[in-house]
Amino acid sequence: MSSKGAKRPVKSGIDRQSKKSWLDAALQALASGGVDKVRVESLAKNLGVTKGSFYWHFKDREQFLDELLSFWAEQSTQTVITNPNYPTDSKERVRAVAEDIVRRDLGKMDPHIRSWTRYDKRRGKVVAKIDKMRFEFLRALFLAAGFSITGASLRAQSLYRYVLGEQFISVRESMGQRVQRMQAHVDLLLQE
Amino acid sequence: MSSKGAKRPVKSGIDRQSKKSWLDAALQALASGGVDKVRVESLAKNLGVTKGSFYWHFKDREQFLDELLSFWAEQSTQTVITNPNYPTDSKERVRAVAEDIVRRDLGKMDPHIRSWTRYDKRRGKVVAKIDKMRFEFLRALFLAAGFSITGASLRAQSLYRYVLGEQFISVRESMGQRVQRMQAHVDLLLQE
DNA sequence: GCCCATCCATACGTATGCGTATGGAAGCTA
DNA sequence: TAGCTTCCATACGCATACGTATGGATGGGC
Repeated sequence: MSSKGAKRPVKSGIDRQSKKSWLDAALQALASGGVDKVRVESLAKNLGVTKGSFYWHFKDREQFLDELLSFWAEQSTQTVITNPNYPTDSKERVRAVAEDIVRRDLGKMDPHIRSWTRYDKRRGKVVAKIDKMRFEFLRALFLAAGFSITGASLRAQSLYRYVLGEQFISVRESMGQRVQRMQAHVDLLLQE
Repeated sequence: MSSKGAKRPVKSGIDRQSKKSWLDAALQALASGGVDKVRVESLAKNLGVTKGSFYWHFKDREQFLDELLSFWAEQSTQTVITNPNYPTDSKERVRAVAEDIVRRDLGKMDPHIRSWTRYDKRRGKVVAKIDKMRFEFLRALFLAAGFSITGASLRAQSLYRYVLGEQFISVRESMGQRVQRMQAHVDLLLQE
């Protein structure tokens, strides 16, 4: 898996840690203004090291960006799967998940990720896989709430698009407003 | 308005034309991969001229990007206001507008625009204004369809987020599927 | 204590891209 | 035709950023 691991078994404790610190910094840079803010020397400065470190851990920027995308994908699925204890009532569960998404500001990375990967076929596939997973997660919620496959799919697609769209609205609103609006939308999806 | 117009009245026929050609090329570059694809020398190459032309028409890249954003905003509102003849029946009208948005792929620029302007306070305001206009346009449709202010607002917000979100889904689907799904969503919003 | 692997610093070469300075071609005007 | 304006080409300086070459420091294993 690791390109550097070809030499020896490698203890790789500090290795992964240091790689992760680069990726963490990169994710933060990405969130701050898109992929063109992810610069090797800039990240090095933030981490208090030099490029020497970077090019020991990674082949080049392209491969690093690949790992960054995987890193984001991994974290994206983690936050979905390792969710806190949501209510057991199926409809309340949908509401809770929706509110959680807004409150914890999940998906704040999505505009940059998608602007970046949109015309990159290979990387687009990674994002498509995440989209698929998220959709299926949401659909399961609506299925549990008693909707048919078709109805649940439709509602999951609607909700997912709402969530994504929410990230791109430039009009500034309070968290309370956003949560309230999201709940109203969910109620609309849950009725019938 | 024009920074170069300080010298003389200026006939400015070719002026505006040439400026527009730069902006057109820039918009295309923006659509092809975000704002970091909007490069002076790159655009010059596409246009078959040199930087000399650019720096005669524009002060620098920053001011050019401002004009580019205004250019996009203008086109964004134009395509909303100068819409074709939609049906008169209010509910059919909503459906037609929604379908039109998907079919004509309006908003394909939005991911890049928003990834670009998200943490730029000044430019974010321009985008916010567009969001507001689009929302009010959609809300008027639902108001005409007989919903209350609250109900129409909610539905307009839902529809707008859906439309924006649609642009960011990486899963590739046929136009037919997308239109059909959008219609199903609109029907959900229109019932009740 | 020696050797080697790990990890990073330093220094350099090169490409890209912004902005400027200057010259020049084309066209209008008097 | 002289002169002015408009519009663009050419050439340069400079900053940024990638990638490489090389050396150095640290620590574990024998």
